[in-house]
Amino acid sequence: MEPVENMPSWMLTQTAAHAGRLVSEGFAAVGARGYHYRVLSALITDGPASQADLGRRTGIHLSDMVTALNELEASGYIRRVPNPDDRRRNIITITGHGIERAEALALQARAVQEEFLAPLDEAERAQLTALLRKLYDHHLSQGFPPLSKM
Amino acid sequence: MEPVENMPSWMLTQTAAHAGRLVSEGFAAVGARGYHYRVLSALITDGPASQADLGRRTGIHLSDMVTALNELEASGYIRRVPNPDDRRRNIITITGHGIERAEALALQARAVQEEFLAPLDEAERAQLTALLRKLYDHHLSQGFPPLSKM
DNA sequence: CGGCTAACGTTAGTCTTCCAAACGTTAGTC
DNA sequence: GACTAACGTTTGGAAGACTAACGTTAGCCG
Repeated sequence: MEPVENMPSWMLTQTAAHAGRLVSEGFAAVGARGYHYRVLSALITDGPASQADLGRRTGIHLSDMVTALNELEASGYIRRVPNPDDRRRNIITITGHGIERAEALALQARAVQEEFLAPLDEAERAQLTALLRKLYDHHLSQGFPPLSKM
Repeated sequence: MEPVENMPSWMLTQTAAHAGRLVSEGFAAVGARGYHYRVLSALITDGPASQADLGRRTGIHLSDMVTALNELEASGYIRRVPNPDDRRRNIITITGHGIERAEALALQARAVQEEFLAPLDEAERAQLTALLRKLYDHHLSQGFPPLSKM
């Protein structure tokens, strides 16, 4: 039987774990975690949201969202206010400070990607992206939400 | 700035997280964890080894190796005996029962891979594997050990 | 032969990500 | 008013990844 090390999905999870490690290390170096970046990024991309909505957008579990928002709020990266129209909900908004933070983390993520993808030329990168996009869209169509670090 | 969702490494970690989840669920369904499979697989591939050696082969930290071996030994999948030539070390050997277990887990991993790679045809799978192998070999050459679930 | 360093294995612990259950408050429907 | 569901919080666990401390053993060196 073919060894597992030749399987594409083994290769995928190995290389992704490596990329994930590089990103985590970069984030940890500036006192951030993957959840922080995911939340700030979602707020920039899609605007203010309730906690539950943010959880749905990012794939972060609602109980972990509480912790992540507590940390981001404590550092002044987001603002959290009750929704006057529906007091079950908070409205989460990114601050100017938070935008700067997200941009700094995005720069770091890009730097990691450059290091990580160094062995591939532009054509190979485009090829890889197209193949992965095909897999990814398939999974979205099966109902799996966005998840993971970057 | 280009959104993070278009970055190849984002796509990679997303799809890999999905694959990892499928594998973990499959293993959990039969009371196994990723570490169990990695250890059994390494013993089949490379033969008996000390705990430290197994840790080096699999990327599993030596303290987690203790726990994983405790669980595998309790279930009769491996045998652990002191090395008479060097009493600092144990010799870890897979049992017949362990080989069966590893094969069952490998079958499951293959099934997951089939499901996961369904959107790609054979040529695309070969292409994906070649690109990932290029990335993976680069990382090995930089000193990163094997890691992750499968 | 004793001192020293390193390897081995174990234990206890932390951090991050992912996930679940229980609870109180609020909103909407009937 | 009763009921159901949504929201947010709290508490907890599992898995993977990692660290530090400790005791035992082995090898090297003067």
